[in-house]
Amino acid sequence: MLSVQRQVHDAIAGAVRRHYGVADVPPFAVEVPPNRALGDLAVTVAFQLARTLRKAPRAIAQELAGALGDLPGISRVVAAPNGYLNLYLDRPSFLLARLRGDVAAALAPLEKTIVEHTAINPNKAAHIGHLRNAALGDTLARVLRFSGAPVEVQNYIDDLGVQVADIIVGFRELEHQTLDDVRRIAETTRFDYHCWDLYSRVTEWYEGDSARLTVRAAALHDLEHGAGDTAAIGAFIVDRIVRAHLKTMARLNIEYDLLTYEGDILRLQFWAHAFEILKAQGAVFLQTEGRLAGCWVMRIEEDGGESAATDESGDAREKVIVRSNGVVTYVGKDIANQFWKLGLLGRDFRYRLFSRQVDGRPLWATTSEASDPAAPPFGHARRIYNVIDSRQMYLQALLSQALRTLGHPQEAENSVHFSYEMVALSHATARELGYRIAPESEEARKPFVEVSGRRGLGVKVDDLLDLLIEKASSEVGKRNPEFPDAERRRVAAQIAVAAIRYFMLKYSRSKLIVFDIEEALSFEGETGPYLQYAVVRANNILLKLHEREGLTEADVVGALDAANAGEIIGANQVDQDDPHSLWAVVLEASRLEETVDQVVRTLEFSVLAKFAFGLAQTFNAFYHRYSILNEEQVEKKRWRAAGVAYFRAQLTRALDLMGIEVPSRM
RNA sequence: GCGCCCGUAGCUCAGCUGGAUAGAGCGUUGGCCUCCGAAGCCAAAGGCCGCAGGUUCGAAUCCUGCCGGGCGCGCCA
Repeated sequence: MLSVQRQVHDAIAGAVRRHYGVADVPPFAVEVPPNRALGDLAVTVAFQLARTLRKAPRAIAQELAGALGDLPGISRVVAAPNGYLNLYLDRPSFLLARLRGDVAAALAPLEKTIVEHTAINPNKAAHIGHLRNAALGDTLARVLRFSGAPVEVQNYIDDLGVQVADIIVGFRELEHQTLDDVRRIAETTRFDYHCWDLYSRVTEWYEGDSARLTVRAAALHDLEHGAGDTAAIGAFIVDRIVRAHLKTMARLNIEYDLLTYEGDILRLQFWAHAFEILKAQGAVFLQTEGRLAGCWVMRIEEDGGESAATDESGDAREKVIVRSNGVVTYVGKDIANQFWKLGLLGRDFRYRLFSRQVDGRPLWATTSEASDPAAPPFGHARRIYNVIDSRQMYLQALLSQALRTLGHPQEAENSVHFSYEMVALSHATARELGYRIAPESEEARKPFVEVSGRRGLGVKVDDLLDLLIEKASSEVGKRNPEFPDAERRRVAAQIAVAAIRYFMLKYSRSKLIVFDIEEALSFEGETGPYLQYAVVRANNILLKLHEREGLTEADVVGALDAANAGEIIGANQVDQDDPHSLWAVVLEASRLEETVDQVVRTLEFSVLAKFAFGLAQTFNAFYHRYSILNEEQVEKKRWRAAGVAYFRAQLTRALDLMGIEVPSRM
């Protein structure tokens, strides 16, 4: 069964063709009116036709209202004086169809989709900047799965990068420690936190004498060549930190399918292979003159691909892919990775089982050793999303450009840079973290303080979660003194996750988030816990209905009688268009599916967040006006209970898309 | 200099492919727990939607220019 909107649209388009003999009906919207008094759906077709028909919208609307006849699922059509067509749904059958599962969402074609997110440098603990990335990426994967796509979630691990080299330098040069020492530290400390502090000390150490950067270069070289202690220490650190990141993310209900290691891209000659392809197609060339002489470079095109971009001096801009010393840059390695994801490289990784995640889902990792024969197929995606902040726009554009140059325009089109703005700190929060800013400095005049892993300035994800859990735990304890400790902790953790994940999703992705602890710690108003609370209330009602009267949800639905549907129609109310009525809750709840469609189309999760919040608000208002358990008239009570059941189901699904669980009680 | 993003209520933000009186949270003020849980509900106050043009029957929304702020433009990643 198609959505009501679709049916209405097609029926009206048909009526326009018949009544006016218009072959091409102009596009028109079936939208939601601004308030209940204007019906359940509104159609703008009369405005679109006004010009071609040379008639007032009002007259057209009136003629159409008369010509439409019976529409499926619609009980009444009204032509508004201003030209809108306002439609009233057949409310009882609308709710019944949904409760009985007769309305199936139209699924998108099954395109294998890869979402890459998180990709934190494995040399320190995760901070809130990383959290925004992971929360967006995980929600993207959930939303795509909801709409029917098979999704593979990848987490890219830059195990051979400068940041890893830096932390190795920290252990060796600053702490004079060996691999065994590092192992011991990992066993006896909070290792990711230890590295967090050490990393900022290394940064200071470099700043103390720029000659020390040669130490970094040497470490990086050894790391890339798998040489000696450096490589061994690096591998150990990376493994420990990656596991710490995974543990942190698991607390937030974020899981992955595959860890892609940069080291394997090198060892398995992915880059060498991609390089051959790039050279053969002329996508890269050896620069022989100027400051980039000796480098293999890629010309940077304007977004249309027509004219070449130029720099300040008017020269064509070129991006170095292979340095004059023969070492490939990050961009080169990433091009190879993207080719592989799309099945264009002609090579594959080998795979090992890395761990089992909380719900038993296996986590695989790439390897250069023998492959586990049990590994499922990875890669070969039709569509890929790279969740990376907007600062990397240029590099992402280069990847698309490379695909186009190599004759893969479709793949370029299907490679999406899921871009979002960064997370910064409010001055108050930076101060709370012990960061001092000189009063008259340039930094003090800025509206925010930039997070910097390099300087050790940022809110660690685990610290934030711990704070939230502590606060939630005390709130839960106040309201539920009978809870055993374990239950209180479990619920507090669910509330903390809801608070932080909702906070990360409620802003549109083009908005820079100025993170403020005080604000993030709130459980009231537009927050995750508010949403959970609404569902918990609905759960309690249905639970009590079962306890007191032995009625299950199926019993309630089964006993609904359309002949006695006055409650949902609104016939019993003084104001039939009460914006806080049962019907308002049901209609709003039914908009989840179209909201998800919109989210997939726009990749904007604030839409989903606002929808869920608005739905919870509508329910709360209804809840305060109408009693359910204490309603004496049995038909009213049944319809209300049925509406509550539908609301609960829909908001629970919406929360699940945001990675938020519903506590038993809170 | 070039590119991208932001500018809507005191603060933080929604406003979908243009459409009906511009919305929410926080904060402020005032109400509501013998009744399904007050992490809640109701009400009030608060807005030349940065500015100026343009397109349109209709612009917070689309186009152009300007102003203010942020980010990016490396043989770093």
